[in-house]
Amino acid sequence: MNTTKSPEARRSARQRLLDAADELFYEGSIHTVGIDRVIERAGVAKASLYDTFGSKEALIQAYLLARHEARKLRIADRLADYPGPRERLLGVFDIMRETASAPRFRGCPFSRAAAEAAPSAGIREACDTARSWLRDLFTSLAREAGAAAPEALACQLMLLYDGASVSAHVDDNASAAAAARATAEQLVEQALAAR
Amino acid sequence: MNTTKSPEARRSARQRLLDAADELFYEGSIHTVGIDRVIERAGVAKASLYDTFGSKEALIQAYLLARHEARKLRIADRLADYPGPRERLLGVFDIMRETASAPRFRGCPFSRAAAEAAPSAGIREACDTARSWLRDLFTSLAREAGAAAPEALACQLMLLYDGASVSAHVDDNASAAAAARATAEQLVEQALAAR
DNA sequence: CATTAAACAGACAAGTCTGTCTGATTTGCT
DNA sequence: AGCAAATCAGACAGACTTGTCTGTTTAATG
Repeated sequence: MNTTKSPEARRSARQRLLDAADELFYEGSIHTVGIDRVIERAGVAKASLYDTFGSKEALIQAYLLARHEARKLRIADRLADYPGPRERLLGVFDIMRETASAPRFRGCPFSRAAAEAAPSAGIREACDTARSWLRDLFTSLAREAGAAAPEALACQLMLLYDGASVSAHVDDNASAAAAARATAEQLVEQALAAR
Repeated sequence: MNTTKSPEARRSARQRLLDAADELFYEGSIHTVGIDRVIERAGVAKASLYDTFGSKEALIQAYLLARHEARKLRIADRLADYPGPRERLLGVFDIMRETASAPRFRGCPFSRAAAEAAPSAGIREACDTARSWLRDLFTSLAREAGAAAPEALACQLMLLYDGASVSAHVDDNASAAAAARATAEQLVEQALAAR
């Protein structure tokens, strides 16, 4: 198993491919980034890619699922610092404000992948998984917070979340995430007052 | 000038190309739809495309600007039926609800084009034009309605508009536009109460 | 040391893409 | 009728795409 060995290139071909795919597919797009650029960035032979993943589509799917897992960890980790469900609902927008202000931000990877032409079933599935997870997170936090209609509040927050992603990316509007957070606060307050 | 002549194919090559581009670029995507498919759909020779537009990019730009003009006309026309600025603000969401429930709906063409990898300057410009127009429409209606902070309200409504476009398209969620309208009503009411 | 698995480099096939060009045909107008 | 502009079909260049395949080299393990 993976004991220490070579000084660099300790990461397996699989991991290097995933890292390269993450950078390139997210910075560019799924369709316009070719296999050749991925393997060049990863420093890996083409045969290794096809031995490991089998197809470009499978690599894309693995890239999306890895993004999803990373986001789950990041959000779970950061939300632990917030005292209660109401604060955690807004905390999601704090996190987005940070990621959206990063120089490499290119919008929501799942929306973008799903919006590209004719995404395959596997890609759609990965995007659905990631989006459902966030929606469910909003819903359960809203329920915990005591909202009268948790699903409805979650739907509103999803609208804000997606809208902020779009504006931050397309308009290069750094303040969109902050506006979304402020609006979320307004809506959460109303939803809890109507309790 | 264009007097009546041939029974069909009365539209010029330019118009047939624009129509074909509209269908194909919107249904698919800008990058994945090739010139050959456009000219085949248009029933036009490749040379005619390059004589008329000069490049694929110029055709894309013309397609986006035509979409923008059509949307301007559609919105201006429909909003005329609403009695006042407050109703017109929400009327924009009524219109979106209709377009988003059409079977061919594929999300906002401008966001999608701008979100594709490395859009050229001309494409970015066309998208900026279309998005600024909508934002300005929201802002001036909000001002007319007497909102305390028209720009802030317009920003909130843009978040809802973009969010609903994403969800209606990516999640195939037909109710997203209705939820956006209801939320917009909430926010407009609050913005006018704070006057 | 020997064996097995993983990763390597890179040619190749078969298809796609944009854009150019030639030369024939159709059309509009006077 | 005759002329000029528009449009036609389609070959071609050159670059790109995904995926396969051959054969070599490296790495871990019994």
